[in-house]
Amino acid sequence: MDKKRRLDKDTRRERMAAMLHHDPGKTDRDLAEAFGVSVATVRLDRKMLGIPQMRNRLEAAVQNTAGESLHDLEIISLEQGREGLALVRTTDEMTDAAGIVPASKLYGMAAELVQTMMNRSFSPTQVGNIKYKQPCGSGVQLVVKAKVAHRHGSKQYVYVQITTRDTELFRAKFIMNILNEDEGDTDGKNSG
Amino acid sequence: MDKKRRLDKDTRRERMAAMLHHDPGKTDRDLAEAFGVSVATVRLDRKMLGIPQMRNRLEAAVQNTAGESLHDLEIISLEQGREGLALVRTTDEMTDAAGIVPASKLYGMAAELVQTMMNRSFSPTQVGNIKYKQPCGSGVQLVVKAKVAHRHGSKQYVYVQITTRDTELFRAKFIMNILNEDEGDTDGKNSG
DNA sequence: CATAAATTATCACCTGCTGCTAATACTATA
DNA sequence: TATAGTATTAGCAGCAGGTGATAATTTATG
Repeated sequence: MDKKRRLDKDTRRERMAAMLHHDPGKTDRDLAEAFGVSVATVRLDRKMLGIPQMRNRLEAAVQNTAGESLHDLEIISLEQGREGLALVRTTDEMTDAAGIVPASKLYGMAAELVQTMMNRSFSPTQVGNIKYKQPCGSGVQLVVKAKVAHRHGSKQYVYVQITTRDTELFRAKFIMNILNEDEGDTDGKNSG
Repeated sequence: MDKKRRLDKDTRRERMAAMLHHDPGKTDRDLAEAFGVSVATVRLDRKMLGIPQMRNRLEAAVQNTAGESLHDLEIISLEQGREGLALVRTTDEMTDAAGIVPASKLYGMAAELVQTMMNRSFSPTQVGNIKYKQPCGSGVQLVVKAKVAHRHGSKQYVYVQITTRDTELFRAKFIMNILNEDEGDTDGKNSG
């Protein structure tokens, strides 16, 4: 499969950038072989593209991924304990092997917004009725909306919705116990 | 703040391992300075600890994080379309800043097992009644059990449960549409 | 053909590391 | 005190991946 049969310069650079983007651990030699050019050319290409050397790429990659928040929500508005709105742009890193963002990522985004909104790092949370309607790829601008719908006893119902510009992709209902900052609930009233 | 005032060998190595674990991008020189010893010593320490050189560490780190399946399920038994059992050991990489495994990770594990079991990469899935009862840290052996409970109309109900040795941590109900691609004989009749 | 653009080939040098060897510490103990 | 025994340190040759620069070669294109 020699799909890289002497591409023109710009195409090659595009692909090189893409390739390095999703696999930063490639040496110049690897690239040279992959594109059927010399390492010198690869170096020039990298220079032109402003792509740093492997070590730095790896470091950066590690920063991004191991740096906790895989999905960085851009909080647009936030009313503590009431509602919140955030944006995320899906990236290649978020997608699975099939190129789609797995439900757990969307769940994570939703949970993150809810956490931020509720100002609580973890509480035994129950979630109801998640719907992941459509697969979502990378490069999609997502809108994450969360809203506390109502309280019921010691529970708080939060609705989260993730949409693209015009389609609803994901929806979840979080049911959180109300814990007063220091003290939790001693009465575990969990109905099945 | 020189908190590393000549620790004894073993303590130093422990800390070194820990330090490198959560920040693989440190050179021997960095470490030498951090611990107030010579690079030679650091090298010996690394060798004794079986910790490879920085480049490899970074590559490994990138693999683990960007490498798709963050949680590698060890499938123990699997009956296609009926039930499955898998093990996972939680690691530091899975935990968030607070040191606990976020719900989305558990969700991901559950979903992964279900997908494997149902032999389907994505289908618009609905999930009901997730419960994340107890926070879970790293180094915990988890058991993930999935079971198709029943079908109803064009829907299939799958229950997933994640437990430690003796406690249930997480539970979810997946409701999947039945799309028949590779299965043989279930079409018109869906009574069950 | 002549010129410009793209590609390639070298060369010296840098960083982080390995492998090896030899020299110093620092104990602890007979 | 002397003597092991264990850390620790120093020093060197050599490797892989990369930088920077310069020169030579190929490949279009007017």
